[in-house]
Order: sequence, then C-alpha cells, then structure tokens
Amino acid sequence: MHILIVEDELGIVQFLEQGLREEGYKITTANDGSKAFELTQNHKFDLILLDWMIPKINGLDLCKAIRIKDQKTPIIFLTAKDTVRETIEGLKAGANDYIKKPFSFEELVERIKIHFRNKGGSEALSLGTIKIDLSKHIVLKNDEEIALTQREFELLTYLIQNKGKVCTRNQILKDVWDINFEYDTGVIDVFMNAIRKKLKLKIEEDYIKTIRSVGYIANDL
Amino acid sequence: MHILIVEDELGIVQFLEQGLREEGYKITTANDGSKAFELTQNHKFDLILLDWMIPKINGLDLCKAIRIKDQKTPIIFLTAKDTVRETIEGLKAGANDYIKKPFSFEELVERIKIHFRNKGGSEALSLGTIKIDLSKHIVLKNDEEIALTQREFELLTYLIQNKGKVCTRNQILKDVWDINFEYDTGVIDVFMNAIRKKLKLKIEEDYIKTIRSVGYIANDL
DNA sequence: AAAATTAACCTTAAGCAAACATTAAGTATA
DNA sequence: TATACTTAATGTTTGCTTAAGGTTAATTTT
Repeated sequence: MHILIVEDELGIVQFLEQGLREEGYKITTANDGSKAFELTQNHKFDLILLDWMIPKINGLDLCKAIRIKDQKTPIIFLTAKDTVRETIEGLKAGANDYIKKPFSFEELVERIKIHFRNKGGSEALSLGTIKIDLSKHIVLKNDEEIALTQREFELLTYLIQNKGKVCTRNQILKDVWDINFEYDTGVIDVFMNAIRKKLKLKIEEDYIKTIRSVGYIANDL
Repeated sequence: MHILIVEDELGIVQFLEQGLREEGYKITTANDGSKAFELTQNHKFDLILLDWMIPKINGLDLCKAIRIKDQKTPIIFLTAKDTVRETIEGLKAGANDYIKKPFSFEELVERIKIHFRNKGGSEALSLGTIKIDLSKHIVLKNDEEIALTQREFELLTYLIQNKGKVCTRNQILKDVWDINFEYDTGVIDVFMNAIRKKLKLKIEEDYIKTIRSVGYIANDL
C-alpha cells in the first residue's frame, strides 16, 4: 500500500512517515503542491494524505486538480482549521475524509484502514480476457470462473499487478513465497505450468511469456 | 428525505449536519435524549442517527422509546469501538444498523443510502432462502425459524452483510470477536461448523464457501 | 552447418504438511 | 446451574513441495 504525504512542516512529515512505515506502508512525500501534483500524474498511490495549507498550490485546489484525472484514490485532508465550512469544501472538492490537527496517530491509522477496508481490493485486475476480482477471490476467463488454489491465485495476481514488467525468479520467490535467500527450487515452474493449464494459455501465446534465464512477464496483446 | 441527528458532541453534529445537507438531506438535530424523544413524537423522520452516549436518556432507552410508537423509521447507531458488543443490545431494541466510530463520511452516506434503498420495513438481510431479521433477532430458512446462539448469529450476520466479498479469518476475528492481534485459534471453524449444521448447508453448496487459507464468503446463487 | 552437449524450462506424480471439519471435554457467563 | 463459548484432540481433505524424466533452446564441438 503506497501512501503519498503532502505536507510542508518537516516535523509532521517525519512523524507521519516514520510511523506509517512502521505500519507497513510504502511512503512518498511532497512538501509543496506542485511537486505533489507532478507525483500524482506519474505514479499511482493507494491513498493521499493532504495538508490544507501547503506552498505553491493550496490543498483544496490540489484536491480538485487530482480529481480531474483520478476519481478513485482516497484523499484524506489534514487540517488545523476546524471550521466546518472548509471541511465541506474539501468533501465537495472530492476528498473522502477529513481529520483535524492535532490528531492522535492511532486515530489516523484507523481512518486509513477504514478506507482500505472499503476498497477491499475491488480494483479489477485484468489480462486480456482474464479478470481477477480480489474481493470475491475469483478468476474469470471469458466470464467463466476458473478455480485456482491460493498460491496459483497469488502468483497470477502478482504477475498481472506487474503487467508489462519482467518479474525475475528471485523477485517472485521473494514476493510470492517470501523466500529471501538464494535457493534452487522448481516450485515456480510447477505453478506456472498449473496456471497455464487451468487458464488454457499455450506457451507460444504471449499473455504470460517466459523470459529464459530471467523470469516471466505478463502482457495484454 | 428528513434525517434526525441525535448527538451531543458539537463538532460531530456540525460535521454531519453540513455534510449531509450537501448531500441533499433535510436535517434536524438534538443534543440530548429527551429533546430527541420530543421531536420524534411530533415529527416524522425518514431516518435517525443516534449516538450511544447522550445526556438525559441514553441511546438504548431512547431507541426503545421511539419503537413503542414507531416500528418503521430506520435507526442507525453511532458507536465507539469498545461498545460494539452492547450495540447488539441496540439492534435487539429495534435499531436497524450501527456504524463504528471512527467512520468516514463516505461510509456513513453509503449506509444511509442503503436504508433508503430498501425502505419499506426493517432491513431484511438474506442469503438464498435464509433470512435474517436484525430487529427481531431471528433467522429463518424457508420461513422456518432456526435457533442460533449469539455468536452464531453475529457471525452469520457478518458474512451476509459482506455478501459477495471474501471475509478473511483475521477480519472475522477482528470484527466479530474483537481480537485485534495475531492469534491462532479454532473458534471460527467451530462456529462455521455449527452454523452449517443448524442451517443444513452442505459444504459443497456454495452459499457459504470456504476459501482455503483465506477465509469464507457468502453468496446468493 | 550438423551433431553433441549443456542448461533452462516444462510436465507429471507421489509424499507430506498445512488447513479445515468435526466432536467432545473443559471453562466461562448469564 | 444451564447455556453458550473456547480449547483441545482427532480425522479428513487439499494443495504445496520435491524429485525425476522429458522437452526445448542455446552453446560448443566436430
């Protein structure tokens, strides 16, 4: 889960960054509005924490600007102003939630979790005619359900989440199997075989391509 | 659509009032139980948001009092995390739903819409031929009443409220048992077994499906 | 350039461990 | 003290991993 923190006060940034890192989130920070906007146009975040008062572009305008292209990513406002009017402005501009300074760290984490809970990973992953619904935990090919085991599901999801990028065998072992050391095993091959078989993907088809002596890559055609 | 907000904390009242006004609802507020009761006797509301802890009359008694004359108007409890267990009392007392603090504004609006969507009585949860009446605390299968214990009821309700979404074992432990740490226990299995047995759900039937090494999912067929 | 060699990958099947189902006994609760 | 909840023990199923043999592709040798 990748969170963007947009805040200019260094103390708060460090506090949030360190704390949220410990919670297991990947963090990127921006200390002014224009830098933040640039980041949002080139990267995908799972959630944005946005201070109301930031240099160059104010939080409200930044929120509106982000929402032009992206209606989905949850935006939570951090603000010292506790007047209701501005809350509403923020919500109208497309923010999803609002938290008043000073806030407890626990409170913030709770709020963040709420937003991830609702999302439930409902973003639909796809690869050609293959669709993955994470919240239902099903895989469809041409709208027909394909039963995969847990590991098969995880591996396929991983490849599709990294669509267009080569996944090396070591990366796969690390991210799917949690094996962080050099280890010669054939599991990946076995599972790739199972996935291709169940999804009826011929090897010469390029949806999932073998990169010999490197790894695998998933690609729409 | 006219909503009554019963809450004593001014900040929350204002936040809710303005936010819901923006959503197009007509809003009336009351900051204590007796004032709220008076309002309900002289006006008709389409929905009531009710804090658990309010001055003069507590939320639970107020709920009961309202239900003497009026069985229809949806009542949603706003409740702090650590009183969820008591909220079940609230549901028995005639509330239709509850929402845990802290909640996101979005989440609240979603819940409100759900109640307006299926208006025409208390919200009936269902799964195939299984029906749950939250206000009566009753489970029916093919119109025949099935006696469930409290925990069984809560677990089944939870699964059906999240129909179509996978409920992980950790989520279930957290939301039904309020166990927020990693803990190896077999309770879930025992209760799933009891529910399936009492409702005569065969494992190979997909109303409640086991997702191995993830959790369970409820589904209409 | 063809054949032989090697290395990486594909495929299959069997053993084994983990996850789940089920039952019963112990513990808490109302 | 009876009912419901939890833990523990046992049985069952599922699927992960290993291992072994077959295939393909790249490299080296002839």
